[in-house]
Amino acid sequence: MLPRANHTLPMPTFVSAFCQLASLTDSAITDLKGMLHTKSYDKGEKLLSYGERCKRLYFIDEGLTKTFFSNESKEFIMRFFSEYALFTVVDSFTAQTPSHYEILALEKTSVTYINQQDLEALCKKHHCIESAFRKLLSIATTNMMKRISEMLEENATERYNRFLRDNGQLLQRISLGDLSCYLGITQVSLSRIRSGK
Amino acid sequence: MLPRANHTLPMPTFVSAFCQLASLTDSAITDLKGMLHTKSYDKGEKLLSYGERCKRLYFIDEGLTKTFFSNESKEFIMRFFSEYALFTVVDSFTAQTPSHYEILALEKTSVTYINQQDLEALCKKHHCIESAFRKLLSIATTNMMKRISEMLEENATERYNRFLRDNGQLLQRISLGDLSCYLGITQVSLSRIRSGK
DNA sequence: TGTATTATTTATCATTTGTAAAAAAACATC
DNA sequence: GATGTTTTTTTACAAATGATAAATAATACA
Repeated sequence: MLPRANHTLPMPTFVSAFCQLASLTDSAITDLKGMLHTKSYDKGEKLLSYGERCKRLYFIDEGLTKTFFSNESKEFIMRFFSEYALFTVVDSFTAQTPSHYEILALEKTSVTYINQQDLEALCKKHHCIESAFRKLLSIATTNMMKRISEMLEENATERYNRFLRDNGQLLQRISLGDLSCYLGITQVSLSRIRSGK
Repeated sequence: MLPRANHTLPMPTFVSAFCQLASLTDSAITDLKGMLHTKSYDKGEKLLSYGERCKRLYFIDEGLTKTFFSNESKEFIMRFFSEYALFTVVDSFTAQTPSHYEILALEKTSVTYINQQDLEALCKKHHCIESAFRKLLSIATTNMMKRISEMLEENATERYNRFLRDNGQLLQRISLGDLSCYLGITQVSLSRIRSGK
């Protein structure tokens, strides 16, 4: 976990993260709070399995997860999510279709979540909640576009260096095997890059 | 343009595309129609330049565009959009920030569009319009995730074959240079793949 | 038609990345 | 501390892709 600049600052929460997306009415905040659940996962536990419908929008209170998919032989990591991230598997969550992706806890992880049906109902009831959720989706799209741009423009060495720059803190918590799956290269290749040859 | 199965079917329009995302009230449809504009671009004209704020959500009535960015030496194509596609540059449009991406007409292209401010106002006024827009964003995210998955899992040959499968019709309308910029390989490499060596 | 321009292919060589197997290092457990 | 397991690195070789330059094909247009 990142050291917080001022420990008197309140810890980010699902609600505070949502409020940052769009300003919410008091009544919306009350209703939102009423729909939240919490859950803990051990290291290695799955939050979502292949083929399952993703029913939850997650906020990580503590811990680290990866969203990934696999073929016969290899694994491919879409993203890591750590403390204070708000995330889901967008396509499965939105359309309630079987997920092509899985979510796994890389550490003991505590989450706060809301169920898809409850969020959908809140969107209907509170326009501001739908606005916040829309904002979240536009941020998600933006992040994905950045990732595509980087994959197009940069080679493996540049992508590794960018990861160090943008996610240096995570490096200590992620195995190099997982990092290579995220970068889209083999672990051997990543090891080569790190050794600077 | 794809031959339409039954030519008595009405042509897709901005409004019909939007209605497919979420059901709109009559009053929302009326307001939406009142905010639409049309414009034509010659082949080679830019719909959006680097650093400009993307102010419009576009629907293509006819023609073909590419969304791309460049560094000193190379160009990278995010996506092609052809008839009946609804699109914008999400980050620039949503946050009204300078765009890292450009949009260029690859053919004479006619669009229907709505201005960001007008859409934002409509989202405020009509909950159903915001729902439709949210749906559009979740589809955009899903498309981006698919693209990332493919870039991670597939090599250049597989990506080319997938493009043929998914966008075969476009192949006739896109230069192989542009296709290589989309696939993330050089034109020489694409030529090699096509020749099957 | 002829010419200029652009797009595509081919050839050659360098670099990057992948594959497979083994070695080394780090970690966990008894 | 000894042992077994997992992670990471190293090595050697193969395959894919990039860079450059030249050849060919397609297109535009005077």
